Amino acid sequence: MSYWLFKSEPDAWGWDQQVAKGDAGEEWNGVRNYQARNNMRAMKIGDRGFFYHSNVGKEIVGIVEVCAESHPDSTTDDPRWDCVDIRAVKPFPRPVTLDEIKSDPRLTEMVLVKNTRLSVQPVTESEWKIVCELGGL
DNA sequence: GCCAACGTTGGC
DNA sequence: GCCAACGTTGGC
Repeated sequence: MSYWLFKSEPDAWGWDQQVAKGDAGEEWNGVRNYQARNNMRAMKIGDRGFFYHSNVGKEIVGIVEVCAESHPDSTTDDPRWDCVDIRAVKPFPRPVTLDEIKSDPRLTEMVLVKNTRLSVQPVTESEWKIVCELGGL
């Protein structure tokens, strides 16, 4: 099982909307970046991911799960763009802010810190555990 | 709202 | 295949 991080501006698509989709989940569409797409192509059903609010909040608010593997993005006819479906698993009791992540010496290598613009990122197992602890899980 | 960082495009 | 120009993202 692999770990990931999904980034979204809550004004466009937020955690509450993701939760409202329930177990059926929703396409993580609209990604037009090769690195992010390649990450999604590598995902398997059951992989876990963090749900991060960029711009507004700048914090990881919950955990999601991949519920459909990579398939064509329904928002475009361009065959280059694929996406997965994800569903909300559970919220963090305490959201983990970007500030906290940046100030934790164990998390300085996180892609969230080093490559701020990548919208779908890999997360290592140790990073996963540390962020879960910070979030009160 | 600004701007730095980065990715993509297109002319040569 | 290089690189300048441009567009977008996202933290501040």
